[in-house]
Amino acid sequence: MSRGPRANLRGRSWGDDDDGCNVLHVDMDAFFALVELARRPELRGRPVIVGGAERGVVLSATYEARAFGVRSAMPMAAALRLCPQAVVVRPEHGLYREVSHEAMSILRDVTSLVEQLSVDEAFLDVRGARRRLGPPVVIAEGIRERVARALGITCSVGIASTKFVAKLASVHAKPDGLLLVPRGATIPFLRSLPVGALWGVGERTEERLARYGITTVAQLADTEVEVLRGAVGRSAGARLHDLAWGRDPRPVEPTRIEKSLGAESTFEHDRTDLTEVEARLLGLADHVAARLRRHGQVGRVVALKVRTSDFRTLSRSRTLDAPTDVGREIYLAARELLAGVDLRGLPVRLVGVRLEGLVVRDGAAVQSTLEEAADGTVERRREAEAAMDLVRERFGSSAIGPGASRLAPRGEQGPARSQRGATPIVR
DNA sequence: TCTGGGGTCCTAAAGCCT
DNA sequence: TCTGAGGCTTTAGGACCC
Repeated sequence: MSRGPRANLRGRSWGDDDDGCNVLHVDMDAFFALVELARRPELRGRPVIVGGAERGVVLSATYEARAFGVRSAMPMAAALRLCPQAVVVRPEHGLYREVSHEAMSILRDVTSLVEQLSVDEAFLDVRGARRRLGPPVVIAEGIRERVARALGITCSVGIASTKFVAKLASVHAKPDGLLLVPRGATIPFLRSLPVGALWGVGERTEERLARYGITTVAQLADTEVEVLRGAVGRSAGARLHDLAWGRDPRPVEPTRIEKSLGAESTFEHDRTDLTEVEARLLGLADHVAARLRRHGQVGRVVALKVRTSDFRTLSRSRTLDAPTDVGREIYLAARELLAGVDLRGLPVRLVGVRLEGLVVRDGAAVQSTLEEAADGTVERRREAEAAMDLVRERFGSSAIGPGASRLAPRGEQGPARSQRGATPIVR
């Protein structure tokens, strides 16, 4: 039983027996918006929206803006209709990364078992920290105080026996609160929620379940698994049923291996000229490759994403003969994929490229053919790009740009690279 | 209303291999 | 040699999360 501070509990209390409740979910409140307020205190108390330019969406909004119905991921134009007096701030991702890094260091002072989920949230397994720091509620309050003092922003913490319930608890604690869901209260807590609260139930799945008369977690829990499987698919059906009964055996995993890495970009105005799309693709491929090299990873599957003006999203992918971290190889594969896409004559709104099937570069077979190994083209190219990384690191990202489109205009790089039976790409 | 960018996971179809 | 079954991989797309 915890005797920790309870001043910030919001809404209903589910009890204070913390036996077996070793998982904390820490979630920064309105993260980007509050980081902006921390450095611009004159904005405090005003509705503030952090978001992109013309075609942007709301990335984050202060609670003053949320009171007008502004929500994240909402188109900026719609948000401003709801709250025309809002102060709009352009996002500064570098700053958010820095603040995030500091917040995560605070969490890692508590325990090494920290699983970062995104820039503004993390799970902690505090089993081993209890003797040193006290019961979970005391640990959570300590975290909240330290984050507020050091960073000038608030966070909310959920405490439970599983990751999923801890996460739901932090949602219920928001803003600037703390909620413990004792192990014994897990089922009643879950049963009090709408089905959309379950991890993995978005708009579509919610609609589908509603057709079966399922709108609450309680109803879902009381439905046969086979019925759920029929409604939302084999895997999702079983998973949702487990979650509804509080079954979530996933441990807190401090080291998660990334499975893909990509970049995408929306044009300010839709593009009909494919050479402009290719130029953007080149920059993205270069960016992705630089990030891969920084992470010491290589990827084997190049995936292209194209969104046309009607908001239809098309994807194409190709498995390379060997994994790569060379921007030029990624670009050439993506460009070929783009050439094979039927755009139905529509202009392009967005283009993106992603590398999948990532492995650590050391030890990966990055040379694909004897020819390539012999003539060293790819390796030379890689060295050149790595040298560009150093220039950028030293003089900034704008110091040097990708040059592949100039080096090899369309159709000048020889035959298309087949999926198997590699044709080395030579410039 | 008019929809970003970074990811993960799942499903289904088709091809390949044994 | 032909055929079919079943498993694995690749590819495309959808849904979801923050």
